Amino acid sequence: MDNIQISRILYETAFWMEMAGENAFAIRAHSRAGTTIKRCGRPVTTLLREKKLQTLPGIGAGLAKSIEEYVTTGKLQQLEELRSQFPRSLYGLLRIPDLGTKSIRLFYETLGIATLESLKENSLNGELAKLRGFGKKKIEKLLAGISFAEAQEGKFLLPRAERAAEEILTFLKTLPQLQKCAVTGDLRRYSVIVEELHFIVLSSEADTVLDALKEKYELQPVEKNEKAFPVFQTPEGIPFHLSFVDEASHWIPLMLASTGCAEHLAQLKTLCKDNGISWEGHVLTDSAGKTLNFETEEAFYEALSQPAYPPEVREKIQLISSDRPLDLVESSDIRGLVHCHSTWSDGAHSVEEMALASSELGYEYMLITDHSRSSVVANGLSEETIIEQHQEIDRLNVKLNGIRVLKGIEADILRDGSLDYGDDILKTFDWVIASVHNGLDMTEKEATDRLIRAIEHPYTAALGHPSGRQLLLRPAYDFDLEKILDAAVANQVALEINASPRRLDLDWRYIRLAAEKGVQFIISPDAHRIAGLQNVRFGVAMARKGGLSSCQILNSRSEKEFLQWQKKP
DNA sequence: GCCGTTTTCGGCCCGACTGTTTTCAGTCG
Repeated sequence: MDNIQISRILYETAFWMEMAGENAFAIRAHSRAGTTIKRCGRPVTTLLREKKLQTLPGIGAGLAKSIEEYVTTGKLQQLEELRSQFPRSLYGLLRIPDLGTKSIRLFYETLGIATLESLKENSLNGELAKLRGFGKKKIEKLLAGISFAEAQEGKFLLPRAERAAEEILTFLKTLPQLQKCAVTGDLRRYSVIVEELHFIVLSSEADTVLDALKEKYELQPVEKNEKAFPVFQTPEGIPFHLSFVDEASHWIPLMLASTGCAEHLAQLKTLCKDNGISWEGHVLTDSAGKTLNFETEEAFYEALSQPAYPPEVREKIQLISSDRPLDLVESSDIRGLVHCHSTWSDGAHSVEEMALASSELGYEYMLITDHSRSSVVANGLSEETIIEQHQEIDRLNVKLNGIRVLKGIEADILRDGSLDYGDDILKTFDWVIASVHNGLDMTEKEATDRLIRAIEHPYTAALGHPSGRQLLLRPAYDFDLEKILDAAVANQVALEINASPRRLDLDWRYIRLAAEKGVQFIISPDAHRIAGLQNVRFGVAMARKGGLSSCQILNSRSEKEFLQWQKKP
């Protein structure tokens, strides 16, 4: 059980306490404890063992007892009791952007609204408009939020899908009837979000394997389409299905087919025809009718005179010929971790802990970019704390071997496009990433002007999470991408490929366009804790989907080259 | 529910922004 799980339980408890009308300060204490634990660098389970839970600010005897109960039993009686008083679906309404607990409670108590459907109905039939504080604009906004939330239903972020797939694979591998299994589909291609998991299995006893799965997992109540095999679902509701082959020679064709995407597959089939290969079902045969048995996908692509397309680039893009070899960035090309937070703002680990972890992962440098002063809730750095942080970094660089810590900042782009420090402060940083964190409700023109002004700022080296989207939570703001890309090239500002799996921003579909215009990139973990450093691999996958090679990624350069690239005045 | 240069209950309580109001409530980061 990790800190994130525990913090979620505290937030949920706070939600139901508010629904139940409990003491506002008690509610606040729970949600603040949630934040404290989320940002705590040490595992709460360790603190609990050492009886040090109450050393955390805002955790007293009561909360410590609750946390202990949850950690040891996996349940929290108080939460169970609260949940039992209400329809569980109320909690899900929080997914609607701009809708908070106060409104949810009001809707429930006055109109009995507990589900997304009912909320939508009451928004449309005028019932909601009768409530004080709900005018035309608010209801319009609410309906847009409902549509967004509806569109996200049944979608999952990559890490969650990965964890689920890992568990299923582990289970499958225990079955003696199974020779081989693998995960394919959207997850293998590193799709930004995953709706279902697809596994392929080599076994001559498909029925036995399916029976074993039926015993362990629930079948999805409504079977999708007319798939040959049933659709199961994981305990957390992720649908998955399996495809079987019983001949080893069918393995690669099945793997290609189930990995997709459909357009890539169609192009492969055309290429097969051109090369005298017939592809029927999962059987590949040459012009003489002899079955072709490819050991690997690479061998298959080679037979088609194509470069070996790794799964993540098999998207709706024209295949290129083999005279232009794929030269895609690899995780091992990344030499520096840029955009990392620390305990100076809202990170869970100290600069030193983050630096040591980066060093252990083999990186040569790390750019610490804590939040700037406008991000009050994220504990953004005041001008005084910047000086202290820089002194600490200087001391660390004397002490640490093998890794260099660079002084950066994730400066807020204010509504008018300016940054929230003056030049006298900005010039003290090695690198400045400028990001939008608030005032997201802009028109396309406002957002574009705002971003361009930030790009034109002499100290901006990179634009952080350019579109502002948070996957499954809120859409990107509207902006004129071409203008932003042109401004980035003209002003020598890099665009970030934010590798946090809840952002993956810039989206890979825009990366291609950006690259054509000559934009340079950074791939950054946006890590708020040591574990977050690992997110870089998602960013690398997105860069690869976008067709980037290492020369387009600034943090694949040496520290010196990375620093020299920017146009500091 | 937590906290205390208030030692035992009373105070705690971000700030900007929006949309609804005409002085405020809700949401967000």
